[in-house]
Amino acid sequence: MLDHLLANFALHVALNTDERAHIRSLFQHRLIKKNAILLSAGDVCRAIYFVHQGCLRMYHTDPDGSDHIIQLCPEDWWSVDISSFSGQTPAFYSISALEDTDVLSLGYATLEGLYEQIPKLERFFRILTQNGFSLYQQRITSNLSNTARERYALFQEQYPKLEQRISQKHIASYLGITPVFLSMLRKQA
Amino acid sequence: MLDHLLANFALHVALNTDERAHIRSLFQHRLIKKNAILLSAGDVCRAIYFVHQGCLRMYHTDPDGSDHIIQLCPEDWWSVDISSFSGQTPAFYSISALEDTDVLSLGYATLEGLYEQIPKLERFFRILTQNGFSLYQQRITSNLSNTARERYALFQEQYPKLEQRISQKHIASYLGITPVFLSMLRKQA
DNA sequence: CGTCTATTTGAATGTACTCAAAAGCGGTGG
DNA sequence: CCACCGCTTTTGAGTACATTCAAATAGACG
Repeated sequence: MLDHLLANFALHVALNTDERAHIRSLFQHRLIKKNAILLSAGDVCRAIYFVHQGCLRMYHTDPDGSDHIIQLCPEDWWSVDISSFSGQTPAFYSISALEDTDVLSLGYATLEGLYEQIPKLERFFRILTQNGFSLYQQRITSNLSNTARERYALFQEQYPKLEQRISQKHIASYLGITPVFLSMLRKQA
Repeated sequence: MLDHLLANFALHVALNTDERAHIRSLFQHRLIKKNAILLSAGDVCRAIYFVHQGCLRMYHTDPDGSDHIIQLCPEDWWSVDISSFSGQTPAFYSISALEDTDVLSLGYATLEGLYEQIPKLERFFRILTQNGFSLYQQRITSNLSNTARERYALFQEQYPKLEQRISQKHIASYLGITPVFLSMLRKQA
C-alpha cells in the first residue's frame, strides 16, 4: 500500500532508507466508502490525501445547489483543498468518494514538521503543485477554446477507463455541461 | 524598482540583508514595449518575470488563430510558462506586453542555484505556486458555474482599474467570450 | 420486488457566436 | 495640424450550441 506512495515521491526526489521509513510511519490509512464525504466545504482541510485505490472527487456546490467538479482523483493522485490546507482556513471545496476508496493521509502539522526534517519534500510538493498548476492552466484553455464535444473527447483520453467507473452525471459535472446534454453527445458520437 | 520585488518575497519568507543583496544582484531589468513579445509559444521559457510596472498577458493561440488569455499580469505579479520553464521544454503559451512594461527577470540556472544558496526560496515559490494553483481552481469553478455577465463582473472586482488600461478584445479573450458579445454586455449593463 | 436515482428522449428556450457593415479611435506621415 | 489608414468597437440579423422542463425508461440497492 505504501509502496505506491513512495514510488510517487521517487518521481521527483531521491529518498534514502531512513527517510522512506520515516515517511511510511507518518501517513495514515483510511477507507472511504462510496459517497462518503472526506471534507465538507466550510470545514478546515486538515490533511492531504493520496489515493491508493478508488476515486475521489473535489467539487463546489453553488448557490443553486448544483455541483461542479474541479478535480477527479483516481489511483496515485493527490487531493486537497490547497487554499484551506495551507492557511488552515474554511474550505471552499468538498471532497467525497465516487467508489470505495483507500487513501493515505498526512495531517497539516505533520507535513510542516516533515518539511523541517526532510527539506527535499518542500521541493517535491513544489513540483507537484507546479504540475497541478500547469494542468489547471490547460483545462482553462481547453474550456475557453473547445466545444463540449471536444472536451469530452479529451476527458476520455486523459482518464482512460475512468468513464466506465463513474456515473455520467459526474463526468458532466467535470466537463461543465448538463447530464442531459452529455447523454445527447454520446448518442451522436 | 527592486524594492517592490523584495517586498513581494517578504510576503512569504524573511530574508536578511545579505540575502536581499544577493537576490538584488541576480535579477535583470528589461523594458518591454507595448505589443512586444517576451515569449513565443514553441520557444523555451528561460526566465521567470516579475512585473514592476505595466501589464503582461500570457495566452494560447489556437489552431483557428484566435487567442485565449490564461493570465493577466499587472504590477507585482509573476509571469512564466511554468511547464516550459520547469522542464526547459517548448512553451505552450506566449507572453506579450499590453502596455510598455518594466519586468525583472531571473533565468532558469540562476533560480536553480538560488534554491541551493537560499533554500527558503524553495518555500517562497512553493507558496507562490500554491496561490496561483488556487486562483486557477477558482477560475475554473467560475467558468463552470457563472454566466459571461457574472464573470465580467468578477473580472472588474478582481482587477480594479485594469479595464481602463487594456482593450476590450483582451478582456473578452480573458473571459472566454467574443469582443462582440462583451460589447453587447456592456451596453446592457 | 419496490423505491430511488440516473439516463434517455423530445420540445421549447436562452446564451453566446458568426457574419457583415458602420462608426469610432489612434497613430503616422505629409 | 490635418488627413488617412488600420484596428477596435458597435450594431443588427441570423444561427448554433447548450440548457431547462417534462415525461418515460432503465439501473442500482436494500
